[in-house]
Amino acid sequence: MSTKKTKHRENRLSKSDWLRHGLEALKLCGAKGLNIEALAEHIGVTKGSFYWHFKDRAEFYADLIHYWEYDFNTLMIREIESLSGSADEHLKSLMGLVLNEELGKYDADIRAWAVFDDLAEQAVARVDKQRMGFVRSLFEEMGFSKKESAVRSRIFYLHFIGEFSVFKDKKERSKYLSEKHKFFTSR
Amino acid sequence: MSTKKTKHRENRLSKSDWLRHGLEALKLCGAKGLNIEALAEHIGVTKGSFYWHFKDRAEFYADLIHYWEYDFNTLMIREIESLSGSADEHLKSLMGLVLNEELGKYDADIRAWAVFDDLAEQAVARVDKQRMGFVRSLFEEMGFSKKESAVRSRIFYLHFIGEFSVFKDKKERSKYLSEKHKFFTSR
DNA sequence: TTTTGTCAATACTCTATAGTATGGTTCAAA
DNA sequence: TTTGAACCATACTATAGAGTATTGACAAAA
Repeated sequence: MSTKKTKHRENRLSKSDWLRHGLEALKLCGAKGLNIEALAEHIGVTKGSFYWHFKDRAEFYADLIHYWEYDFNTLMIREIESLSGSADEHLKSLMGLVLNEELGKYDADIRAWAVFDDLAEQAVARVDKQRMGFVRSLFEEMGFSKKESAVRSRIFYLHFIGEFSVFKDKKERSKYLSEKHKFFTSR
Repeated sequence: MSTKKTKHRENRLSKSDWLRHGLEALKLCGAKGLNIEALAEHIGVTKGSFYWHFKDRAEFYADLIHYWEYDFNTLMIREIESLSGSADEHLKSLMGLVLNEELGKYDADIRAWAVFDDLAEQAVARVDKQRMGFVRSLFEEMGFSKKESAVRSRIFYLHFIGEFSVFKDKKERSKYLSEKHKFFTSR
């Protein structure tokens, strides 16, 4: 019988493996999912692995937040900025990308977590500011006044936060996409 | 010395006292604030009181959700419905009431909690449905088509969810109120 | 072949908190 | 004045989960 007590090299975990699974657990079970033993069991290892990669839970949380902030936001905005086309088309792309499976996948969960975790709260605040600024610049580029852009971008962005908070599945969130676009860009 | 071991009658607690303090604790400390001993200490009693009023934590949670759902939503909508005036004016009143200190005070916190609590999630879903239906009827009353009303009420409501999720203080949430109203009601 | 670095398993300790058992205090009614 | 209901304190038990110490298995380098 194979009483292998340790994994082969190729099956071993890295820091980012733990982080990926961490986000997934957060999504599935909320903050409760971030307890170390449950997480380890779900991955198929024991705590011994966790404490080799991370000093303690606090460090894991901090890394988790940074991982999300960078990979799911900074990179997303860069991707959109690199697209060619008018501001109007950028707005359309933005809606599509945000509703895409990958981007914004953990937004609602991180945001819920941030309500009672200071580090997460700060990260979410940075992300919100960055995104809202970006959307605002799109509206200004479309020719709306400073004030009008401020109002529309705010409603636009916050309404997406609401979509992610209220609705769970992609199909429901994607409702009225073209109507919304018309509503936000008409004068 | 006053080694009073038990409270006088007028200082004793009722179920709803615990519920009020529960919502307050949820707001202050998130889900962590809903642990029984901490809550008891904050109120100034011990667990003995808690387990007199509630069978266990689950029952307390269920009561808490019901308390919020009824007192902060059903009653709110009734209040608005009872106001005289046009649908347009109702929408204005609605924005004011929601941003008011009392109503919607615990919305963001309950919603954050609902991410990993099934009962809370169901309650929030009911509330969302009720509110969105109400707002939608307002837009229809203003003369917008069924579809246009669906789109506008959805954006309107979800954007408020976003406001409560992203911004903490009343002043920030109340920004651009009249501009928003114009944006949502113009054709 | 031996050594060394990397990752994980095992077996603990310790703390926080849910829940229980029981008795004590207050007040009103009989 | 006694009784009993309502409410709370105290002192427990039980368990979940964080963190530690130690040992063990693997693979590459020496």
